[in-house]
Amino acid sequence: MEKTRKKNLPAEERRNVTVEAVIDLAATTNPGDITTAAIARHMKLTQGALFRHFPNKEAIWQAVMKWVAERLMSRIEKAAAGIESPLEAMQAMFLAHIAFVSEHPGAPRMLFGELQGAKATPAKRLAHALLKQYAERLNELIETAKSRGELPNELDNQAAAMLFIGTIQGLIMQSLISGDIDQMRQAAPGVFAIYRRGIACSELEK
Amino acid sequence: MEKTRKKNLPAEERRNVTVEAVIDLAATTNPGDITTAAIARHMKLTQGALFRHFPNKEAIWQAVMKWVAERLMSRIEKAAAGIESPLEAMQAMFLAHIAFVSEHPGAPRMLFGELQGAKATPAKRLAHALLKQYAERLNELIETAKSRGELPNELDNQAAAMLFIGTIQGLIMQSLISGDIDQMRQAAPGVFAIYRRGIACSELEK
DNA sequence: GAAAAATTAGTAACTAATTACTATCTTTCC
DNA sequence: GGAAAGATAGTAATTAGTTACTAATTTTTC
Repeated sequence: MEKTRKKNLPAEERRNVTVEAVIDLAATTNPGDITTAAIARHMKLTQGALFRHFPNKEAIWQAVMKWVAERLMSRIEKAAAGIESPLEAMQAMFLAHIAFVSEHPGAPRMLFGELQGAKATPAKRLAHALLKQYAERLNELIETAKSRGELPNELDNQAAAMLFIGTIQGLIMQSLISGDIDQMRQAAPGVFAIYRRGIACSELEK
Repeated sequence: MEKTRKKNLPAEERRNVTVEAVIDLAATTNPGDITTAAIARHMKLTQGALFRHFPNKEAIWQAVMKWVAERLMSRIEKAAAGIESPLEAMQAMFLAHIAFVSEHPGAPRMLFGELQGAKATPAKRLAHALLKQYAERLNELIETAKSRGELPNELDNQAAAMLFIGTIQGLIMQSLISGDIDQMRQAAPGVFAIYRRGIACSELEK
């Protein structure tokens, strides 16, 4: 058995550790205020060493966004896989999304923080791509739901997709603000129930 | 008529101009990246002059939050005033909120930006108070709606209020991300219609 | 002419990035 | 099999550029 505790990690693993350190820090710190020194400190490394693995700070953020996009989408796809009813699949995606965020509170903060910036960084492009992919996936589900009669044909696809994502973002915002992550998990089923009624209910009102 | 164009503004007016300058800048810049130099430049003033009117930067942000809270709440109250039906009042509030934000895109960004920070600044306390007041107002409306039979008694008040605010925040987020503010105004009525059906619809599902 | 307001010219602290150097691991080759 | 040689990872110190904030001086306004 090895007594020697590794100090020097291989480059790829060090990059992974870096990304996780940023996600960790983003859980409690405004992304814009995360310094390279803070990242290094959190992973017990000197600040300069970071730049042996990333050409600049932007590259770190790019890697973080890639991490978030991949993990989130695979998590959501896995949750919806094998569910025949589109509405049920949407519910599974909704809850999986919330679960992912509650496990990684830093993830949505990185996303929002990056997307708010004015200038178009590579990291921002990744975030945009993620949202687009998400919206397209939802559109597919809504369409098949209509064809199966689970949703009324009059329903506005775009509004429904937008509200789906918006509802999640709103829930996340509220939990970030209150600082209570569990609140989000508990509220999620009830909130989705209202959303579902909203898009599925065929009652007419003037 | 006065030919002399004032260069030196009285202190109070200068403070107001400062707040508006920050809101202006926040429309296109991440709040965390707004520097005192940028604020001064935007109002054609030297950077040092700002500190003749505010003891520090935090005081500026506090003033901005106060501005946002007062204007937003008065706008919303005005919109709901004189409407007897609570549901209709909620719709008016919803649309007034969206209209306010589309006129001042910097306002929600300041709010979100401030609320995301970990440490409890005075500005953050103001933002929290605003949200709390908002939620209480909604709770009142939902309660009276129930008593008038406009909403089902089984409805979860807290979930409904949370979703109201969350839906708005989600809409705002989407527009900030896409950069298209008008999109939000156009989508708002349709989105509220879904929300309304969601809370009001009495159709049962398993 | 004097109080209020703004300018000019700083400072100390912090940030991303660079550099010269050291330690540790891996491969090579007789 | 073990020393020499090279590659890999990390350190510590330093750089140029920003940032919030301050103090001395000048300008504006009534």
